Amino acid sequence: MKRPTIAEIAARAGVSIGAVSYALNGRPGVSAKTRKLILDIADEIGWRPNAAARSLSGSRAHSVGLVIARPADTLGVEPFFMRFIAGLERELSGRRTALLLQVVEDHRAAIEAMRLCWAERRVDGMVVTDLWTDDARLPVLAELRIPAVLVGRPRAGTDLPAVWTDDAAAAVAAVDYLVALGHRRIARVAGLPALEHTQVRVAAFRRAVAGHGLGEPRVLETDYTWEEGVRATRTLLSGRDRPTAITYDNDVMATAALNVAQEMGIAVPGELSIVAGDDSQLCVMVRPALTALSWDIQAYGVHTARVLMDRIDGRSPGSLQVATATLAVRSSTAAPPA
Amino acid sequence: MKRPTIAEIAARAGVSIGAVSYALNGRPGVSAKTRKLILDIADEIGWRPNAAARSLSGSRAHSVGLVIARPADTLGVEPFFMRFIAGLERELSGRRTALLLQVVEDHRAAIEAMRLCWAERRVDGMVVTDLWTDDARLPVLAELRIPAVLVGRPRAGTDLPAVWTDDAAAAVAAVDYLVALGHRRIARVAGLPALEHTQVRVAAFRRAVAGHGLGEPRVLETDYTWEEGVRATRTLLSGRDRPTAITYDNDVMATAALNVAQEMGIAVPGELSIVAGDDSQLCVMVRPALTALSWDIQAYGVHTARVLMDRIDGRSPGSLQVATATLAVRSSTAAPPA
DNA sequence: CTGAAAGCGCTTACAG
DNA sequence: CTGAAAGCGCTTACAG
Repeated sequence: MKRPTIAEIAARAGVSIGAVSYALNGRPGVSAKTRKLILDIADEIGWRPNAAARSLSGSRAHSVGLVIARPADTLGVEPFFMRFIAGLERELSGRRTALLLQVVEDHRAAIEAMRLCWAERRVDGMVVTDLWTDDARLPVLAELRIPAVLVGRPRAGTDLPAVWTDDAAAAVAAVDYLVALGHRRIARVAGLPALEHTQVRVAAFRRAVAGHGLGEPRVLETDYTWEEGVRATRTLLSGRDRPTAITYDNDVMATAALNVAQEMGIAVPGELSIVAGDDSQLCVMVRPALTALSWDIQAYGVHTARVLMDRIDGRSPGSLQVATATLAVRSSTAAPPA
Repeated sequence: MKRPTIAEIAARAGVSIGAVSYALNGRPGVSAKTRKLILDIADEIGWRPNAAARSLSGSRAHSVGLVIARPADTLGVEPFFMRFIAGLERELSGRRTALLLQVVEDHRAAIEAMRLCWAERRVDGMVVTDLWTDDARLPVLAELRIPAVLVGRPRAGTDLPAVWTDDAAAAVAAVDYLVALGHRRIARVAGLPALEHTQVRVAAFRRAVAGHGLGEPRVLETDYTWEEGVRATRTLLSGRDRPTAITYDNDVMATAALNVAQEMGIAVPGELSIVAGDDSQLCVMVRPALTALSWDIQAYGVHTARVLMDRIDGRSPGSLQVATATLAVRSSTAAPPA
């Protein structure tokens, strides 16, 4: 059983294939009557455009690429991507656009993957996540003139639109809350220093702490893993003048902190307050439940897809800021010990 | 700057485009010398085959589809898919095959998505996960003759190959271990009853318990969520003759159990032993760390992709069994109270 | 408003 | 071993 083609529709309708194409694509050049006839036939025989043929003549692949550059193991409990992807697709599916997903180890492999699927014309554009302060993918995107959207802050040196949230404001809000509770020794366990949003958050954190006249805060950098969360927390809690509150760049490390505190006999939140980075389900799965910066990741995905499609359609969209994360207060934060 | 085509290579090499195609595809019909010349030129100008053109003439999309049918929120902390996808891609990328991912709410939407991307010839085959005992997707796959691989047990009524692990044996191993520790009241919090592997595991669980002469065990069904994990655990722990050990169908619910036990003042593992379903990082993130059935999900993905590609290549591969999960014993299991 | 035709970039029988 | 040509299923100027 051969797949139906527009040639078959044309034959049945007694018109040329050109007319069928026009009718199917809602373009002028066919009478209302002929159009209806053609649409009815297409519907009846269950016709769908062959993606390859459409791409070849229309020069649109009708799919976009997402290359995630992270070691596979790190992707485990990290709930960001699945929700983000769900958001992307919510928007893409309505536009008959497919999502081509690739998971690679590092930026070198990501660049190779991008070059390849672009050269093969498999995608019309790309979603770029986990932006580094100095990101090797950006020059490649520019060189190849690949329509893309940056999942992160707008940046100079590129005209690519960005979809972003005010990480700085969120980091400040967390500090303000802790200070309001009475904390004066607040530390931060940050994520990968190469990532731009890590820098943004750390800078905002430092400014906020300084703004409250609390002196230079301690900031430790990690790779986001459980192991480094444990290590950093132990370091912070082992010194003298140990912090009474620590903010973490993700939920996995905040959870690690909970375990370290328990192992060291430090009460949470009695002796130590903990603020988690994202607000995944993880935060309510542990005891005490974690106070966290909460935001709508799925909506972030929806907006990202929308901006990318605009860019692909040549509408040169500006960058888009989505809602700032707010603090979801649970049981891991309290006033410091007297 | 136009993308280079084989026409350009042909012109440079002074041969026909047919010869170029043969050379590039490693087929006979070109002299070794010409072949090398062509390959060198292709390499020099950075030629890559246009995927659409290749599909249109070769009738291969060079991509496979994965339609995940789960509510987006459930995908959060569940680490299975990301690792599974990483495994799929590890195998696919070497074969220059892309992964087309779709996330939908239910089987109805999944079927629609499958029909569409098959009709559009976007994929050469599909990976089918989360199989139901009575699965509406299967007849559609058969009707459309879509090459596919079942991520689950081989089944009658279809000639599609399956890649599976012995869930029954794993479930039995968990029971055997608990019995060896001295437990005699063992319950189970199972996943979605519609899922085939839920049924398989529950049946094996019942048989194992009966085999040890322990009488009819309690089995509660859930939808895998935290909320139902909480509910089921409360139910089990509230009755008289409460179980001294409970096995869970996933890690999220086992973690929920930890919280319920704490809330009810029941010591784990002193008064209650808990065995988790998969062995994600979650199991070592909580206290006590969870004893769990451990298996290599990424390798599962690799094998799945391999079987699917064989099927697409018309090699009608048989079903493949991967290693059975083994019990990773941690701190949530111990002898029952005396 | 409609038809006939070229073209997208490949693959693949079919002659030479 | 090589070349000329048809064809995959669409889209899109270009005539009528």
